[in-house]
Amino acid sequence: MTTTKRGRPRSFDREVALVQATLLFWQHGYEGTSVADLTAAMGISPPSLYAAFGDKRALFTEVVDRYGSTFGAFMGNALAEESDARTGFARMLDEAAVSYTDPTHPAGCLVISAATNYSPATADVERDLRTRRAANIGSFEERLNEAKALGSLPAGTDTRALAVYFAAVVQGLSQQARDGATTEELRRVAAYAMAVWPDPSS
Amino acid sequence: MTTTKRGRPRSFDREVALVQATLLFWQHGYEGTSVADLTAAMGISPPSLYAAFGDKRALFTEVVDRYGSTFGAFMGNALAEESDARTGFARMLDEAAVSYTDPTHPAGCLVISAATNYSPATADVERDLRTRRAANIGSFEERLNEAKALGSLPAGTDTRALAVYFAAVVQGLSQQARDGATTEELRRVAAYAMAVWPDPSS
DNA sequence: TGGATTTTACAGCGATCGCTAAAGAATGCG
DNA sequence: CGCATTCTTTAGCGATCGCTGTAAAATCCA
Repeated sequence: MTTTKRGRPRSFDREVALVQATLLFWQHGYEGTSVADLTAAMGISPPSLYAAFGDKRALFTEVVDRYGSTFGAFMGNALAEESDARTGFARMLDEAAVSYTDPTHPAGCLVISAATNYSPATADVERDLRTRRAANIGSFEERLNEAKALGSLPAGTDTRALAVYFAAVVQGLSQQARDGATTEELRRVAAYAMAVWPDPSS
Repeated sequence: MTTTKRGRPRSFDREVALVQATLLFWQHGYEGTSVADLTAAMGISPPSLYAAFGDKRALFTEVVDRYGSTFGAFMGNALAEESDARTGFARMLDEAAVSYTDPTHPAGCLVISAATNYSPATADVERDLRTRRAANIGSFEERLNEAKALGSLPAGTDTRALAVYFAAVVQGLSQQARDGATTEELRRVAAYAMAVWPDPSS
């Protein structure tokens, strides 16, 4: 019943190769990373890449999926694990400031910066990332609506605008990190940004 | 003394061609816009483009310079024309929300979004835009320091962090606009963002 | 051991990239 | 007019793009 692996075994670690690809796409974006760059970093030849991952587009999708469940997981975690919404958003922004400037990997957020200049050839890649960002805003708004229902946000709060605001701040932090801002600078920015949180007694 | 123009006259309007190039670079970014795209939009052949503008890189620089004195001029104007700093920043954010979603031209800010994915080949382009963004933050900080000296900001205000905050919000507005946010949405975000402004009585 | 299976490296496909040599066309000057 | 000057078009340069045909190498099963 147990089926054994037939044929010549793969000569490289698929997971390690995926991490290498992640770092390249993260730093240079989808268009800015060539298949030659990828194969060089992975230490394999093009046919091996195509056999293991499909094509460049499919590899990128796999990279982004993995990114969301690893480097990008702090966002959802902060909102989900903190019972107080305000504390959750504050933690999310502060952790973004720290993560986006972490010197052990490229700066900023891959989902935000990997496909910003949409040419016709990469329109679907951009649409994909845009959809993920929209889903993010949706989860922000959902969390804010929850808080409003519980009374920790004023009844008149414009949760849609507030959700877009937080998304904009996160994107701003990502861009600033890529522009060379320091961790401490961005943490202070994150702290400032939380001053927008509406007074629940109003 | 007056030197007359010799040789065959140019068959296209240089200013009009520059605007066409601006729209392309604005929408698709530096790398995402090919010379073939440019010549097609301008209605000219490659040698004419190179004779009139140098090369793709020089054309882009000219486009960005022109952008700063036209589409992007509202920023400096808002800060310079309003005697009250808070009013100036509020106006800047609100006008950014309107301008970045103006349907008569591509969404967002060209300086922010035209070169985000830095490959080795375009490293100097990115450095150029990064320098311009840094100069922007510097002018923000300068304006805030001025306000602090005049007492319209608390003495303990972290003007550096506040300047980076406003830059981050502007970049967030640009990104959100490119992601399809509406004018009204972004204006509400801009209004929310001003809540960070420190209470001068504290 | 022989055959089926899978991955490997080598080489190169057509298309596009930024850019330019070459020669003809349109002007002002003398 | 004849010449110098400048812009024009045609055509194509070498390099790189994403991707693949081909055949040898390495494994498991019978």
